[in-house]
Amino acid sequence: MPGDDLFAERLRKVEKLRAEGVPVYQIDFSPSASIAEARARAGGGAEDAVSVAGRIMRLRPQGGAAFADLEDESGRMQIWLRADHMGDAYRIVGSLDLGDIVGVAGTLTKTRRGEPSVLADSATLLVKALHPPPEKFHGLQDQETRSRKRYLDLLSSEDSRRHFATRTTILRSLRRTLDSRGFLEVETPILQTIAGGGAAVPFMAHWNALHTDVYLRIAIELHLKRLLVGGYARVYEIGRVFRNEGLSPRHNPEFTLLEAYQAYATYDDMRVLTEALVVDAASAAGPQPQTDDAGEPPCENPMLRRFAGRTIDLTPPYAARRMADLIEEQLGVDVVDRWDDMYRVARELGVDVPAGHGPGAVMLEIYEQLVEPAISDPTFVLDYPAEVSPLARKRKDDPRFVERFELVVAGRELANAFSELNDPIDQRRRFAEQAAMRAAGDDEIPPIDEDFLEALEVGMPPAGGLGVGVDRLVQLLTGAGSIRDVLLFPTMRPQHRTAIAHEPLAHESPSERAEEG
RNA sequence: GCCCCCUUAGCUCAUCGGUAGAGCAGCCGGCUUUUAACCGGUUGAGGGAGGUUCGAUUCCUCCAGGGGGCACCA
Repeated sequence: MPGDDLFAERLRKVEKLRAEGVPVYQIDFSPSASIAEARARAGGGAEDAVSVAGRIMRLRPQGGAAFADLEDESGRMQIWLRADHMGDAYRIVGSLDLGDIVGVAGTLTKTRRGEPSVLADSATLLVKALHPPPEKFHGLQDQETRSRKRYLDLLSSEDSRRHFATRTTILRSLRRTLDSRGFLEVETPILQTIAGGGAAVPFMAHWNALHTDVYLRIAIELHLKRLLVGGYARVYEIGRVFRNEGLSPRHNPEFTLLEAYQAYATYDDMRVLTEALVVDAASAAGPQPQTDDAGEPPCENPMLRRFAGRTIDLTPPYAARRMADLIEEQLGVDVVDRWDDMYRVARELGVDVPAGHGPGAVMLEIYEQLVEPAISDPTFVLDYPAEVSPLARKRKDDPRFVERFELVVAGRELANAFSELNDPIDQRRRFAEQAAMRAAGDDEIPPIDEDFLEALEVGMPPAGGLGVGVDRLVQLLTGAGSIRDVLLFPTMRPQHRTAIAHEPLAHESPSERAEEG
């Protein structure tokens, strides 16, 4: 109820204004300048007429005059309202609350203290805010509320707005880098009957008209390869994929994946492309704007980023090392030499591996547990075991391995690429091996996608393929410790589960209901 | 799914086995160059449900949400 008191108070003001014939939700107001423009002109000594609009972030009434700090996306500026200047129109001041959106027409000026201001001739209430904004000095601190009600976070924090705008800057950079290399941006289905292209449990949805279940995609890969079969030489998609997994600071059930495929290229070409994508994005994002948690001073070089307590140097070229070599260097074990003895190797190293794995999967386990976390600066880890890479081309010199790399930064996988497998017979055999694992109970292995195999049978040019975890890249470039800090609306648990569970399922669309209603 | 921690007023924070205190916001009043405006007055609260106790916000159990870790995660 106490929260309702504030709400009720503002509703009361709405009623009062309406009774006086003052519109509370205006639609007509065209500011002549953004607040940043107006502020710059006033600061430069201009005294011409101007009109601005924005949200009231601070309000300092003092009897016959009042000062309001108005904020729009461009910035913040003081409005100076004077009774002796506005006459009757000054009454509006009594109706204004923090959070209201107002339009102000007046004259640019500076106060005695030198503050650039708009001396108001008139002030128009454009939107009455019925809820009070977060605390004007400390802002919104509660992490949960910031995520759930992102609008409050954004409206009370310029840092937050800048932070998410940087995400867009990075996304633009990724597109620019690919576009400039002749890649065609495409869009492929999210609703799929088989969610393939990776190993993950998909989300399920129901298609009423066909009385059939469909899945949300877990990867983009198989459709982009179909497009290579169709004759496009370079395609990419930046889009949302969905994986039915738990939440963590590094995982959100829906996340943004960039996948790019290039005909007549290998994973070596993808390495060059990956490096360009990261370096361009880092340049676009610019130097890190602020000190981080560790209190390190900001650095002017956009290639140096503080992240996860480490300083990361993104200056190319990046190291490129074979996984087997990294293991041998750091652990002193030649896993290629002891291939058939891999379980014993794992045991010797203290790596816990579930039974039933082949040597390749065990080797990957060793790498992921003991080697990967220590990698800090960007490193291309080359040549994964074929066993764990069903869609990649095997190495000619050693078919136990495939031409595949992951780009690892700060101990985390940022990108994944391979020379794509385009032998439909080999692909069918490897899918069959995977299918056996699915039959054995691994529900992360998708069923065999016959349509994709048929496409390969038509003939896919040799190609390199690349996937980039865009959210993780944005985390790296913004220093965000949690993936939730780079998603405007991260996935959250519903707050009132029982209420939702009791809600009857609506099988009709809103428009159908409207027609009936 | 498991473990640890957190949840106090609209917001930001205190306190405590003895009935909760402040700042901002709100309300009333004052104030025509302020800017986290100021001055006086004032309303408002311990996530939910149980339990222990003379008495619980505090201790215990369960539930919900959040944070972190693990598991899961190409």
